[in-house]
Amino acid sequence: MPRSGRLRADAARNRTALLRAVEELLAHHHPAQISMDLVATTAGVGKGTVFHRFGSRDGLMLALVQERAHDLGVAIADGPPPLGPGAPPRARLLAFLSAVVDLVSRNKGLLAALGPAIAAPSDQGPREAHPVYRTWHGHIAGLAGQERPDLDTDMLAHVLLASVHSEPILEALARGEGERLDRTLRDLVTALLPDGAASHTKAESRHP
Amino acid sequence: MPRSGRLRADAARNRTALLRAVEELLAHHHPAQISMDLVATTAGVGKGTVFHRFGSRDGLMLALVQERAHDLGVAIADGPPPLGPGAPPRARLLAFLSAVVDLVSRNKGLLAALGPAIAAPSDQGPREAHPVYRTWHGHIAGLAGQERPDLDTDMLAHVLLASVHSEPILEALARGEGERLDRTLRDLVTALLPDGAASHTKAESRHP
DNA sequence: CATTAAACTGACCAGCAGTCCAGTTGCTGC
DNA sequence: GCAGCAACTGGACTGCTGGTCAGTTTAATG
Repeated sequence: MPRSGRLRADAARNRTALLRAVEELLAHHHPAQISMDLVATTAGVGKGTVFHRFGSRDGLMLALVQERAHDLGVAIADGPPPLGPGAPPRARLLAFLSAVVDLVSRNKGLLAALGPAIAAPSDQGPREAHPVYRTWHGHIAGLAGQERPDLDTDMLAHVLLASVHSEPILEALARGEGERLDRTLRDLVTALLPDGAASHTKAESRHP
Repeated sequence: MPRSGRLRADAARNRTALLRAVEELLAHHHPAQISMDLVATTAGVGKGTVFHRFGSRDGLMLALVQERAHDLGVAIADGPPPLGPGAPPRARLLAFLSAVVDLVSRNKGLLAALGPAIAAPSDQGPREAHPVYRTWHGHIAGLAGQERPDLDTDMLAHVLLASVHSEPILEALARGEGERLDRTLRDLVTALLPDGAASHTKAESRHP
C-alpha cells in the first residue's frame, strides 16, 4: 500500500472507481457477501489492483469510511456552532451525536464496513482502533469531560459509540428509525449532563 | 441439526467435548482464527460431527453462549431479588446489568462469539436475533418501561446492550476493567431512572 | 521519443465453512 | 442376549475466499 503521495492519473481513477464500487455494493448486499473479486470486477479492474492500492479488505473499507467521515471531521474542528467550536459542550455533544446518527443512517453499510475493520487482524497486543473511531471517541469524551469531569467519560464515550455498532440498531437505522436512536441518545445525554452541570461557565477540564 | 430429543450417549459426550473445546480455544485465541477443523481436532472428533450436531459455526457459538447464559436466565426468572422478581425495577435493572457485565468479563470470548452469530447469515428479510439477546433485551426494556413508560425503552435496551458488543469495550473487559463499564452503565441508568420515577408502584407498561 | 518507476493484471495459493456418504455404534423390542 | 436399524461418526471433497506475485503495460518526465 503506497504512501499517500501524488497518485498517478490511472491510479487515482481506479481508486475512486473502487470506492464507488464498494459504496454501491454495500447499498444492496450484506458486507459478508461482498468479495474482493466482486469489488474489482464491478469497478472494472483486476483484483491485484485492489490489494496494490488498499493492502487488504479492511484497508479498503477503512478508506471508504474515512472518506465518508471526512466532512464531519472538518465540521467539528472548524465548522459553525453548535457542531463546531463556540457552543457550550453539552450542545456540541448533542449536535455531534445527531450528526453521527444521521451519517450512519444515510449510509446503511458504513458502520457495517467499519465493524470488521475495527476488530483484530490477528491477535497482536494492544490493537489500534482506527483513526475515525479515535477521533469520534476523543471528541465525545472531551466534551462530556468538560461538563462532568467526575465521570469516566472515556468509557462513556465508548458506550455511546457502541450503539452505532450494534447489529439490531443498525437494522433499525436501515429501516429509517434513526430518529428513535437520536432521541434515545439525547435522553441519555441530557439526563447525564443536566443544564447547568459545569462548575465553571468557562470550563476548566481536568486531564487525569 | 437434529431436534433436541434425548441424545445418544456418544453424541452427548461429543457435544460437551466440542463445547469445552470451543471454550478453551476462545480463551487463548481470537475468534476469527478458530477454525471448525481446529475445534473438531481439539475435541478429538471429526469435523463432520461438529456440523451434524450444531449445523454451522454460528450454531456452535450460539449453543455455547446459551449454555453460559442459562444460569443468568434462571436467576432473573426465579432467583432471589434483586436479580429475581420482587425488588423494585430500578434495582433489578442495575443488578441485571452488573450480572451481564460480570458474565461477559469472566468469559472474554463469549460475546465475541455471540457477535458474529447475531449478524446475518445471508441477506434474508427481517433477521432473527438469537434467543439470549432477545431475552436480555426484553428484560431490560421491561424493567425500564416500568419506571419510565414515557421513554423508548426498546431502543434504550438496545443501546445499553450494545456496549457489550463493542470491540473497544470488549478489550477493556479483557483487561479486567469491567468495573469501569459497570460504573458507567450504573451512572447512565441512575441518571435516567431517578429514585422515585414510577408514576405507579404497580407499573402498567405500554406496548407500542 | 526514450527511459523508468509506478501501476496493472489474472493465474495462483493456502485455508476456510460446509457437504456427503460409507462405515460404525448405541439403543430397543423381542 | 441379540438382531436390526436409526442415529451417529469421520475425513476426503467442494466451492469460494482473501491475499500474493512475476510478468506486462502505461503515465510521467526531459
